[in-house]
Amino acid sequence: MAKTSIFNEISFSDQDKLLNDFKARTASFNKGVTIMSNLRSTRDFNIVKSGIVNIIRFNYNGTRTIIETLEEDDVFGNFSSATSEDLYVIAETECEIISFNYDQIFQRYSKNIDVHYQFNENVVKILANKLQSTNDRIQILTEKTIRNKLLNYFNSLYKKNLSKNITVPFSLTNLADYLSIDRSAMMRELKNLKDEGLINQKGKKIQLLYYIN
Amino acid sequence: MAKTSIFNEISFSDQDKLLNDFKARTASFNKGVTIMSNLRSTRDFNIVKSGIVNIIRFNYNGTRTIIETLEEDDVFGNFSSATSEDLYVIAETECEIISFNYDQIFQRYSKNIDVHYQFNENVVKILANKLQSTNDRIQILTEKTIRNKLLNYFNSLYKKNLSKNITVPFSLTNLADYLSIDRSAMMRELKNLKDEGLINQKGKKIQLLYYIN
DNA sequence: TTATTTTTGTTGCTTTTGCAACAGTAATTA
DNA sequence: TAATTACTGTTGCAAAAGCAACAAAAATAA
Repeated sequence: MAKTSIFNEISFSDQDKLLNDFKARTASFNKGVTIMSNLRSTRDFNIVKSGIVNIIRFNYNGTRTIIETLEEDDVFGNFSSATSEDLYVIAETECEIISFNYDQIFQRYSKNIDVHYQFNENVVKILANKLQSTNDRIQILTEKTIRNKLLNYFNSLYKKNLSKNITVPFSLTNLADYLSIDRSAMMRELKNLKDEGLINQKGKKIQLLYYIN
Repeated sequence: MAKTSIFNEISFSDQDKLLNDFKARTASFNKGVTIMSNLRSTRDFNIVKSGIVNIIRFNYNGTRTIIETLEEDDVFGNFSSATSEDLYVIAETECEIISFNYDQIFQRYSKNIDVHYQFNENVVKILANKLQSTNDRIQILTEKTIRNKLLNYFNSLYKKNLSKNITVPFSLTNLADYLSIDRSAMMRELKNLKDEGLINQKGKKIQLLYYIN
């Protein structure tokens, strides 16, 4: 199941027709701006048309956790959300967002049936994909030790890039947030892994020295 | 977004036609049997027609984690999966499973267009729903202490049933697995919560004595 | 370029958690 | 009904992880 974008196999002109059919709006946002402050309660389906967008959770203590980073043609909506705390959608760079009512996806007698079918297929594939990556995240989080969380995470990067030279896609501080572990304890464990010859590490660049699968 | 079942708004006779159209197979399994041992690599979309099914991960040390418990009309497939380790699908009770090739969902010129449309809508809603609950699970797992994991989990049950008298839907042993914490440490923390007057607890029955939201 | 802020790397100490082991209770199966 | 298996509840001890604090390096802004 390779990564699918929401407009996969849909021509530009058909995209326009479809979005028109869905009564979609497009809005632009400057870097750093809050696009949405209560993702949980939106009824909209949103598409990142350009730029980079982060989905963020603010914790009790004021620190923030990056839940997800989205780029062109990625989607977000109510389904990205969690029960208790609300999520913020922040423009990481200048960006354009297309939004339309979630129920439009299910409209029956579209003027462009084939295009609508293709769109539906893309939506299903994207949701299935997202589900897989959240499940990967759960797998990592259910590991009991920091060491196993790290190794599991490294493996997931390895499988994604098929290289033992990996680069953590955010700062080590955010990595600790992402893995939900204390940063200093994580650094300690990285040092242990280095000392035991399992990895090389300098900042975000990590080389895996152990045998994988 | 209320819980949707896969056959929502589809009559029994239309269900049959659709499944026939999809070339679906039905199989029965006895209690305890392994239905599937490599969920990750299946190309099938599966529906629990009757009974209860668990999706399980076996950890290095031999312990098992319940990833998900499914009942009638719930679905599972490749999208339920995680990268590194493979998942097992186990019959918790005697059960019937319907399976068909994942790509059938995207077939275009179905004989029952309306039914197929409705089915598609159900699939999207179910995936969106699953995504929400895995995100809830992530929220719980990212809590750092056992206490907060428990309280967060209790809150999610409270929100589901709107009652402060909750019953954990599986054994406490499995609850510990689900929260990915040591069982004895969990019992110790439950005792602390009782001693501090935050909850009453006897087995799976728990009464929340603290103010929520 | 310089100043300021963020990130990395490190350590001592404390708290939390996991592990192991066992007794008692409940639930299943023969 | 008896026997077996699974689950609950508890504890001491060891290991792991969190917290706090600080210096150095890197990145960003002025």
